[in-house]
Amino acid sequence: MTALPLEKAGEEAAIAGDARGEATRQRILDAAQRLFSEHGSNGVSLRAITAEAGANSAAANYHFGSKTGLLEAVFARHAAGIAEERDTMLRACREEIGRPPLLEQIVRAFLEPGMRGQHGGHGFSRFRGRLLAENTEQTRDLYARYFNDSTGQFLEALQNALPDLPAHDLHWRFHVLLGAMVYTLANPGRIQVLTGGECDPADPDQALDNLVPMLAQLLRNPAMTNTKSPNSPHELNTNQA
Amino acid sequence: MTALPLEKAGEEAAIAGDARGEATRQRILDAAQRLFSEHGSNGVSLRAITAEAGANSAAANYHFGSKTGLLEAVFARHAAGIAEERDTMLRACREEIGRPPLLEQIVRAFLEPGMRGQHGGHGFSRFRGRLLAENTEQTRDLYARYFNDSTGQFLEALQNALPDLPAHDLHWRFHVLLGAMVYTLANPGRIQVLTGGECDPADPDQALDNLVPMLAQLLRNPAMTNTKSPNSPHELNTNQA
DNA sequence: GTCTATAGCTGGATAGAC
DNA sequence: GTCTATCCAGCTATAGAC
Repeated sequence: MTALPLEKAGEEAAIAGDARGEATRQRILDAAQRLFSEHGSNGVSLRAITAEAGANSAAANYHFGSKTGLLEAVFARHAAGIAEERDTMLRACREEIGRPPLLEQIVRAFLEPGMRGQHGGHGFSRFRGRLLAENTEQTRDLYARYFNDSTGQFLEALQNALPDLPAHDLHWRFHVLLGAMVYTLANPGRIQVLTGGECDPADPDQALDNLVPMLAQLLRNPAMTNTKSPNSPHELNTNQA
Repeated sequence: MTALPLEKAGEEAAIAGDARGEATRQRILDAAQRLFSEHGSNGVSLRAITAEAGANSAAANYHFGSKTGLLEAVFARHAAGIAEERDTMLRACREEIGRPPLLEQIVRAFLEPGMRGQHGGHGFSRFRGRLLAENTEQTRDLYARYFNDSTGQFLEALQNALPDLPAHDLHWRFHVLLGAMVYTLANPGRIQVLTGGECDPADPDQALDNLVPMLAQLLRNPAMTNTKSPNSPHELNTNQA
């Protein structure tokens, strides 16, 4: 025990097959992800999390410093991977046949890494949706740190693919895209209730197959030649159609 | 003071100009709405709410029974009014020139009552967005009780206006519409950050002026003749364009 | 109807054994 | 690295004076 290289100790323990031998740290992260996504960051106690992980609050504080630290750790575990895969897929779009890339490809590159299985799977998706909805200073900060660069690149790519669409329109369409993504991830179940379960946004495959073409089409629609300037407050749609 | 009709006492007090004379009940509801929408239902204590209202937790429990009761009261205060105004506007669409009604009118009838000033204003909007995102059993139940009927009518009206659109497509488009609405109400500020504030979903007029035509257009798009059945998992867009 | 005071818990975080 | 035990702050809800 004395000669063990210190920086390897944790890894070694993780490799030992026994479930109990699996690093406590990982089990806490998993439990936290599950419970945070279900009840929100203020809806669960550290005690509940560590109990589910078969540990106790002292262990959590040892590994993550505080409850806030744990939340950030859960986020950080997969967030960077998603941003990276998004960028990789976006780069792949650019280098393919059919340049300029299809809008469908860009949209899919944005949505898929966060919705499919690779980076924490469905569990992390729900967690992410929940956090976005929570909208505290901490979560805004986390999103900014991990996703601003990547998301900015997508806005740019979309603007390039749609040179005739005014930036203001593009931004609002992208806002709708984000809303659709977050709402799908958070999944309040409204559409299931309203349609008797026919529609299931909790299934990532069904969600992507439906969202990608729908949102690409939304982006592709001609600019709404609104009769009003972006800021003029009142309506009266002089719509001749 | 002795001869005051009991059932009028609260109202009288509300009319007396002094801010302290305004019914405590109302001040607690206002404070709760503001703080719940900012920090979530688990992120604020009853003490914080009543302190902001210039009262104390005992008063809140007297009026609402419990913290949960207070949350429901805040929701109930304006929710029914929104559902009613939605239905009124929908009926007005049907009886107007240009029947079948324009999609824009239907979409506006759905969005405007909840986003404009009438029913609790912007404060209640944020509260509602926040609650939807919280997605607990209580909030799901509240939404179902107050909005299922009305929202079902809108789905029906949209299906009538779009007889050629398969129900499955309609449901997913409506899901996106709900997502855009909720995301706008909850307002995590992502699009402001990403566009340097050029786009402001917190302004109800700007939001409606942009969302209504965009979402109407989304609904109006031709059905995506997906080469895959709704459930087939894998991609390969045989898109010849 | 509104207050003060407090009962009764539960929470996050830490000390210190192993 | 993980545990038990514990401190103490903060919470909801209630009792009882006014």
